[in-house]
Amino acid sequence: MDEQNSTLGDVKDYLLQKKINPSYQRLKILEYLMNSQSHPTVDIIYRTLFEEIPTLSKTTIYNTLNLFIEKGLITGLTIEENEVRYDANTAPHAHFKCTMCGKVFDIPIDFPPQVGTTVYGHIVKEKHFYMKGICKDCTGRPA
Amino acid sequence: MDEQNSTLGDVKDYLLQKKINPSYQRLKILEYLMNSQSHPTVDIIYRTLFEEIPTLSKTTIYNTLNLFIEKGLITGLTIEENEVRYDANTAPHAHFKCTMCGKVFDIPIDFPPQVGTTVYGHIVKEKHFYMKGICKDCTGRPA
DNA sequence: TTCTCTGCAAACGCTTTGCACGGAT
DNA sequence: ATCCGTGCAAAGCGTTTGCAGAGAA
Repeated sequence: MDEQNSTLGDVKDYLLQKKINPSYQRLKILEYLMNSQSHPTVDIIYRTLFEEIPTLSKTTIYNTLNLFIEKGLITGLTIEENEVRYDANTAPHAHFKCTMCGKVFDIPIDFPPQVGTTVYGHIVKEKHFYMKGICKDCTGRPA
Repeated sequence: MDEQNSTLGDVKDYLLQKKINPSYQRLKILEYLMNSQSHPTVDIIYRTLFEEIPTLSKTTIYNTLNLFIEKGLITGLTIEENEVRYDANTAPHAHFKCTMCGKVFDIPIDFPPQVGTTVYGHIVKEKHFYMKGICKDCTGRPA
């Protein structure tokens, strides 16, 4: 399970393999995404990396994330209408968002229809499954 | 299958039963939602009803939809990050959005986990499943 | 009169765009 | 010298908020 902690070197190789120029900002953003389980928003990425890169701008984060999505390295999650979250986990899985603490968990379940098949005549290219509720850390906690 | 065409009278009774004052705007908005299969955005609702109610404002539509969501009459769908769509179908079902024509179809499938149960220790309160791809009307059509 | 609904206008917050500076080759 | 990445500032766009006028009871 040590793909959970990629080094900067690993990330650099990965970017090169995907034909993306591995600038410092891109390295740090992808490293953060790959090592965090938190499905961060742009704002969380910004606030975290800003401590280390005080010149970082949100524009660069948007540019970079959109580039990564375009190249298929990450996917954007739309759980709440006004915030996009980003996920570097490429295996099919579902998400669970806790309405109390706001955390988003990966849920390793999958089910038909599979991408590439058809449902009721429609060709499936992407599928997204997410749930909301109270996570196990917040169960029993006062509102 | 004639719940697909509710009359204004039906809609009025429904609002009264839910303890919502049945103003003309509210009646028309709910009637439109209940009779359309298209999961409209605010903009679509606005442009459609504006023809009949030229004084209608988007603010009223937002007010009304948020009231309906609060009272549990409808749900908001977040498929694309920058647009909320609204659905008056309260049975559990999935959605399919065509990336060519933009239409959203109801897909009558459902699967575990059910609302009220737990997954990996988390209590499920809501679940959402949607797919994207090419709908059967657009299959084979040139891009 | 009192309370609620409506709708204009302005504010808001996230994301994108325009553009110029700077670093790398 | 050229190209590409970065990041400031402004624009864009869907949604919410403030508030005043209209309508119902």
